Amino acid sequence: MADQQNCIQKPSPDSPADILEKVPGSSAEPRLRAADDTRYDPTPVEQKWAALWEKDLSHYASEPPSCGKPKYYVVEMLPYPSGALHMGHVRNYAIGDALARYMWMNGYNVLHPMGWDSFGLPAENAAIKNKRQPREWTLHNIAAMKAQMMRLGLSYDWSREVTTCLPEYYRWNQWFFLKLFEKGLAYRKKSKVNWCPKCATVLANEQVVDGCCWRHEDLPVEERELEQWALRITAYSEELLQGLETMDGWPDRVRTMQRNWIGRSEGANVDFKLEGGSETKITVFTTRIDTIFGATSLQLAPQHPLVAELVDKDPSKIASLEQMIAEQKKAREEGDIGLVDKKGFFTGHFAVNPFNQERVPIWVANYILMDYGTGAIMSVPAHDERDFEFAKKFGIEIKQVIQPVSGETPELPFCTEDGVATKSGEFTGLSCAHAQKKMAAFAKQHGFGEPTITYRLKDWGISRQRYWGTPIPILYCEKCGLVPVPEDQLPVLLPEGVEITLAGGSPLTKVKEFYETACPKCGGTARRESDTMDTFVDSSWYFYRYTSPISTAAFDSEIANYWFPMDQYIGGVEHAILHLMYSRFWTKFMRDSGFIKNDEPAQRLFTQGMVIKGGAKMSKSLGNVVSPDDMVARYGADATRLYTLFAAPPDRDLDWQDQGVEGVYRFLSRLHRFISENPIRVGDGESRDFDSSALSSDARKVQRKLHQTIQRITGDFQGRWHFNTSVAAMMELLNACMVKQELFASNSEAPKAFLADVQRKLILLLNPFAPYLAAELWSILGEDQNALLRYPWPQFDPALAKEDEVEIVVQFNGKVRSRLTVANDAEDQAVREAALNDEKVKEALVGKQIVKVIVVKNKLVNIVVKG
RNA sequence: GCGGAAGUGGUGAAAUGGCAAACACACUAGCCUUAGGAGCUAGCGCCGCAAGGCUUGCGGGUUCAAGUCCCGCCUUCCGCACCA
Repeated sequence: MADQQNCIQKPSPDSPADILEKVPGSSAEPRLRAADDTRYDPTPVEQKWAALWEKDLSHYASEPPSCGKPKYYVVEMLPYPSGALHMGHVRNYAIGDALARYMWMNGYNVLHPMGWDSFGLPAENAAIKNKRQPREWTLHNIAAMKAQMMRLGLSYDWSREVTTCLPEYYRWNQWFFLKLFEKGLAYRKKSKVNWCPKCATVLANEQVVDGCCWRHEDLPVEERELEQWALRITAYSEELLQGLETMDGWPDRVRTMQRNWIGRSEGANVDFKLEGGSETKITVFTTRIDTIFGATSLQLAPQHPLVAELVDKDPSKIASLEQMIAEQKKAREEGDIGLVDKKGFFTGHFAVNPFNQERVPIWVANYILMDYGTGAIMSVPAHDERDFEFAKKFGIEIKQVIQPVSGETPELPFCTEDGVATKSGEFTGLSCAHAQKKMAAFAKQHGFGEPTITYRLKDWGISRQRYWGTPIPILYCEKCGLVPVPEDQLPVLLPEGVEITLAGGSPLTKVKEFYETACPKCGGTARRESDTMDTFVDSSWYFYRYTSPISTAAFDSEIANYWFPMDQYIGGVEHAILHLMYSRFWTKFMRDSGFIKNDEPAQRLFTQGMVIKGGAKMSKSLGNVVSPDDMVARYGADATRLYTLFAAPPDRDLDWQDQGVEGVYRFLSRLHRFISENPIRVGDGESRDFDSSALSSDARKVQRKLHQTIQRITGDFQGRWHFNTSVAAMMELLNACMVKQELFASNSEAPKAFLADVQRKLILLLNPFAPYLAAELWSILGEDQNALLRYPWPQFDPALAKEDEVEIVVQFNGKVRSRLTVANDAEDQAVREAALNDEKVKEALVGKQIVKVIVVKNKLVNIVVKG
C-alpha cells in the first residue's frame, strides 16, 4: 500500500506527460500516463458519453404502462446525502444497474429510479459545525452525489428523482400521518423512551444497539419519560410475521431476523389476587401455564407499578429496589443484561394461586423485564432454568409438577415440554401441550386469565425532538385540545433560518411564527407540535412516489398498482429490521386504506455484502477508506464498477484490494484494443448472415466459446447473481479471441459477418457491467449509438455451445490413472470399451480384478478394482 | 447460551456428488525497451531432481466417487440474548 503510493509521482506543472482527469471534489492524484502507455484511457470516453446521456434522459426513462412490455421494477435503497458516495454505494448501484440493463435488453419496461433520504441529524450537526443551513448543506450534497452517480453511468430515470426533505415529498408524510391518525394507527403515548444525549432526541427501540445509540455506538442511551407519537405497527404483528412465511424471494437471514424481532410467543395471562381479600391482582404472562401448580413465588420487575405499594415504606426494601434499578440500567448500558447476577427480595406480601389457592410469596427480582409481557411472572423453579437459579440462591421452594413421559425422576430443572403434568389437581396426567390448552381455557372460564399471545415487537415511536425532519401536522389548542392540521392546510412547512443547537429540546419550539399559531377549529391560540418525524417514515414509502411523482397526491394508485410490488429491491443487510420492517408495515397500512393492492413492497430482496479493506469495515479512524472518486479518476467508472462485481460474489463481503482494480482495468484495455484495432463493421448493404457449419476449426472454437459465455452470463443473471463469474467468463472469451487474433485481422479468411457477430455480442454482454466502454465500442463498430440499452440480449444456441470432443478421465477406485478424448455424448458402452482398451489402463490392470465399471457421460470412467 | 452464515493456494476467488484451484491479483523468468509504472510470452497449491505422493479448518460416516451430503468438534463473522 505504502509502496504503491510512493510509486505514484506527484504531478509537476512542467511535465508534458501529465494529462487529464481530476474529478471534482476528489483528493486523488491524477493518474500519470507515460507517453507510450497504450492502455485505454477511460476518462475522455466516459465523460463524452456521460454528457450525451445526461442531455438525453429518455435514453433511460421507463415507458408507460401501456407500452405492452412486461414491467420490471428494480430499486436500490436510496442513500443519505452525506456528501460523497462510498464504495458500498458503488457496489450496491453496480449490482442494480447491471440488473436493470440486463432486463432492459430482455425487453422489459424497466423502472430504475433513485432518490435521497435527505432528512436527518447529520445535516443539523453540519449546521452547527459549519454554520450552514441544513437545507442548503443537504441540497449541495445531493448535487455532488448526483454528479458522482452520473459519472458512474448509472441508468436512473432522473425524471422521478425523490428528495425526501422537500415539501413536495414530506407533505405526503404529513398527509399519511393524518390518515394513520384517523385510523387510530397514530397515537400519543406517554412512555419511557430511549434518549440519546448526543443526538438530543428519542430513539426507536430498533435504533438502540446494545443499550447504545445506533449512531453513537459507545454512548449509552438514557431513559426519559416523554409524550410521544407512536405508530401502531403492532396492529400488524401477526401479518408481518405470517407474511415472512411466503416471502421466498427474501433472504432467509432477513426473514429470520424479522421473525426474531417480532418475537411471537404463545401463552396465557393469569391473574393472581393479593392475599387477604384484596381485589388487587397481579397479572403474569407465561408460556408454561401447565407448570402453574409448581409456582412457588411471583416475581415482579423492579419497575412494576405495584412494587411501590408492596414495599410500603420499608427503607431497606426501597434501598435495594433503587440499587436494583440502577444496576439494571448500568447493565443495559453496558450491554450486559443477561449476564448479571440474579438479585431480589421478598416484599413481605403474598398472592394466591388461582388454580390451587396456595399462597405464594411476592418477590421483586432484577431478571424480570418491565417491558416484556406484563412485567411479572410466576416463578416455577422446577421447570425453568432462571427461576431454578433464583430459587436455589434465595431458598425458595422447588416443586416438581411435570414428569418425563418415561416416568423417570428427572434432574431439575426439567424444562422440556415433552412431559406429563403431575400433582396438578384435575389436570394431572395430561401432556404438557394438552394441559396448556385445558388450563388456559379453565382460567378463562373462571375469569382469572386467558390464552394470550405476546410479541416482542413494540409500537414505533416516531417523535424526534429535532429540526431537520417532517413536522408532525398536529396542533394543541388551549380549548379544543389536540387538533390535526386540516388536509387543505398541508404542507406544514419547516421554517427556514432556524438556529440549531443540540441543547434545550426541540429547535422548533423557539421559532415563534411556527410554534405559535391559531386553532383551525375555534381560532383561539394554539401551539404546533414541535417534534418532527423519524426519518424512517420517509423511507417507508418513497418507492411508491417514484412511480408517479405528481403534485395532487402521494402517488397515483393506478400507476403504483402497475409497478408494484417491486420486482427486486437491493440494499445492505443492516436494514434487515428497521427500514424493511417499517416499509412492510407502511405497505399494509396503505393497502388497508385502499391506496394500493399489494401486500408486500418487494417480491425479491437482495442484500449485498459490505465492502471492507484489510478485513475491517472502511472507516476514517482506520484510515482504510477507498474513495470512489479516486478510483474513477484513475481507472474509470467502468473499471471501478466492474471490480466491485468481480472481486467477490455480490452477497459476500468484498475485501478491497487496490491492485485488483488494475486487473479489471487491464481487461477493459485489452478489450478496447481488441475491437478498436480491428473493428469488424458490417455495412448497410452487407448481410449479417453466415453459415456456422462452414467455419474453420479456429473460428468454431471462438464461436463455441462465445455461446458458452452467453450461456454462463445469462445463467448468472437468472440464478445466483454471481457476477464475479460472469466477468470471469467475459475475460475467458476475450482471451479465447486474442489467442485466435489473426482471425480478426484484416486479411482474415473467416466470414466478416461471423467476426462482426462475435464482436457485437461481446459488447452486448459487456453492457450491463461496463456501459461506457460498451457504448464506445458499439459506436466504433458503427452501430446505432443510442440503441444499445434497448438492443436485445444475445441468445445462445446450445448446439453451437457444445464441444465436439471431450476429455474423459479414467479412474481406478477414484484415482486418475489415464485420460482419453472421445466424442461429445459418446455412448457409455463405447467409452467403457475405449477406457478398457487404453494402454495405460491395461498396464494398471495387471494383477487386478475388475469389480465394477462406472461411466459418467462426458466426465469419467471409474473402474472399481480389487487386488 | 440460542439461531444463522462462512472456513479452499501468498491474495480475491472458482467448482449441477464426477479431473480441486477457472478467472484475476501478487510473484518469478524472458521478450520489447534509455527506462517500466505500458504491452507481450511462459511459469506459478505443497513435498520431490524426477517418477510420484499429498492437499479444500479438525475427526468420523455415507458413496464406485465428497470442497460439495450426514454426524461430532474447532475458529471467525452476523443476528438475538434473563423474552417468562
